[in-house]
Amino acid sequence: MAATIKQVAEIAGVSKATVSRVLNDSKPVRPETRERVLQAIKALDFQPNSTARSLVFKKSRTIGVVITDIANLFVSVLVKGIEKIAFNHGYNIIICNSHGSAEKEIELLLMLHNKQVDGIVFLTSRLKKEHKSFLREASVPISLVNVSYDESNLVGIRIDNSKAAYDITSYFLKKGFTRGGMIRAPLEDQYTGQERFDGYRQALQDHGVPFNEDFVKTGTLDARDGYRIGREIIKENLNLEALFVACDLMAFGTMKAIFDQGLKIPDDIEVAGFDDVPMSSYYHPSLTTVRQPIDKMGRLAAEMVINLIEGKKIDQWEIVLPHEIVLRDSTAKDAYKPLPTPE
Amino acid sequence: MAATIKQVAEIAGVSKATVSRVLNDSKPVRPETRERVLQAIKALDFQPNSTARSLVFKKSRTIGVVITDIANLFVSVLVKGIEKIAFNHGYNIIICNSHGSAEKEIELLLMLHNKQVDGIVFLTSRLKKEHKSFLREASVPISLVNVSYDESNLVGIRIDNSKAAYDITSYFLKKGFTRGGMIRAPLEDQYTGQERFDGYRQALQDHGVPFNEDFVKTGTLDARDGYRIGREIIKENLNLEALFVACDLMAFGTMKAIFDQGLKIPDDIEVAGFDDVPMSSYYHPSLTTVRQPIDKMGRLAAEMVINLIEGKKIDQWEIVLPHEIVLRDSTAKDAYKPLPTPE
DNA sequence: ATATTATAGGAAACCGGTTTCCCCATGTCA
DNA sequence: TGACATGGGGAAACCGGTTTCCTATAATAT
Repeated sequence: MAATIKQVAEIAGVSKATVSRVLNDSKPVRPETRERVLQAIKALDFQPNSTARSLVFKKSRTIGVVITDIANLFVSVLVKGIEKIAFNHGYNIIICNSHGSAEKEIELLLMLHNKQVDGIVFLTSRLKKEHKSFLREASVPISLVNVSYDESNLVGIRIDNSKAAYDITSYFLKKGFTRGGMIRAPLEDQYTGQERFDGYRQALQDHGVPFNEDFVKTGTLDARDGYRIGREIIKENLNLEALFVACDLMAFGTMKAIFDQGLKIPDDIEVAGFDDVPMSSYYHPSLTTVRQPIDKMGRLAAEMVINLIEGKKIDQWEIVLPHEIVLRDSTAKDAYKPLPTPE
Repeated sequence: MAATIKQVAEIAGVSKATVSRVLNDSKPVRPETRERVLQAIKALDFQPNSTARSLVFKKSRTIGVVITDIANLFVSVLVKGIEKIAFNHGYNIIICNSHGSAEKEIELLLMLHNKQVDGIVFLTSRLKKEHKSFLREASVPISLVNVSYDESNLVGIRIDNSKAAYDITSYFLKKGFTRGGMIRAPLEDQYTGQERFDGYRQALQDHGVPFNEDFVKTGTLDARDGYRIGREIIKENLNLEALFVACDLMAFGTMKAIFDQGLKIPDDIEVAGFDDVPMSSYYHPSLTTVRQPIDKMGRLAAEMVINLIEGKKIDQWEIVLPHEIVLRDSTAKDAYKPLPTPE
């Protein structure tokens, strides 16, 4: 059984208050007394009970993280960034998978809030009424990833998704392609999902290429669904020159389906993804994609929420990080460019 | 500011004790009193402070999870399984990345222990003295994943790694290959790393194929290092017929390097991995590998630790789950077998 | 030498719950 | 009608820390 401060006090022959003072050196303690206390602490291998401290301080040094699915590569890289910063600041993270269900998201947010987390990092792609009312009334700081929503005590971290989608689409259009399709996220995804689609459409329009709704499919952002849609696309004989897939993971599935139908990438069809997960350089062919600074997003999300927890002044409540088009082999029809050796 | 039980008691005109009784119906309360209390609870939107409850109950309903790296696919799938079960039982998980450093592992284990987690799931591939002394003295139940170590209050979840490596190596040997290499985990990996290597060697020996140490390379289980080693292998002109890579993620890097050197898989060299992460079916070519029931391992690890927390009797302290050789295109030199459509 | 000020450290209150202990008001039985 | 069991609910102790408040002693000033 773990030792308590009372036991330490007893064997050191002092009061609990003195032990506490030694632990936190919150008030001066005579060196010889301090020594006795330290001896006692060592003898009992005493560690202060952090639950009791949390109760007094009303701080748990814990950050709640609500994500869609930890097994998704984008998410796990993000969480890694969050954890790194949190740990460096002495915080732990509690992670909860919502599996994309809005009801579960709400449930998790309330649960974390009730569990006395000091702050929350919330990754989502849509905000329903219940989300908004939670965000409005929450008494802890929150970092919202991928969503822009203006509310006090909220910081937003994201990239410009519609511009990013516009850029990658334009890359295809500049090659002269007129039959470029897209696999988009489900319609409920009001933010990233919708924005990327908007960017795609806008690019078509600005380049004077008519929008063809047959060229657009909707998938659930995982490899399995990417595969399903990839097969569909090939079977429908749409003769696409290029395909922009809203997420790398799904793109892998789609490419696999294309290969399984006997076509070649990029020779028969060029493919681009979105995210630049680590795997994208190692797929064969390596995947052209839109790089989000995922690690940085995670770190910033954690840093911001910690700053808010610790009462620091925030001057920027919405952070839009730069994206980057990373050209690789999946769109290199003309010249085969081998992957630059990862350092 | 969140309401307290005292405020509820006041506006309901009862004592704190009565409110507590209503909340937990631990003792009968007159219906009309209960009603008044419930009204007050609703009026104040009162939620009992879980830190205070934890202090009384000496239970935090939290499980600590120490892993190497959440961005590793094997790990994130494992964690997903853990989280699922934990959530179903009303537990939260705190995750901590050790980045494979033994010192950090110890630090994290102690920290979690001190943070009053009710149990720990620990994924590691080696146990140093300090680990063992922690495991011996910890006052909370622990699930050890991937390691077999006999100690009270410890449950082990793993597959038979050496048999699994033996099986996949034998698959190559039965094809008549005599030049089959392996990329193994670092030497510090006493468990999974060493065991998989032992299985490889044993298979060679049992099939009368001499062991060639030039055919064995060591890598850090990530795609980047897999790439580095892949290049090395090709440059060394070892003329390997097959390559068994100790982890799928690393295998992807290795395959990429092989392609970048202008060789073909499986035509020029066959490759097999280990783990069967979801990505393995979607790589091109799909990867032959040893399937570990990762999700199940995570779920069992959580389930076991929860059973222990809740005082249930455990009859099996060491669980060795079955593995399975999954043959796919990366070893299908002879016949091209398209990927069976994922349902 | 006396008055004043620091300093060390103890007692007790507090954080927000749960639970034991006890009392009071009923209801039941003889 | 008196003795006794029963159920409801309040006061207080408790979980394990931190902090305020206060006192006794030592140090400094006059």
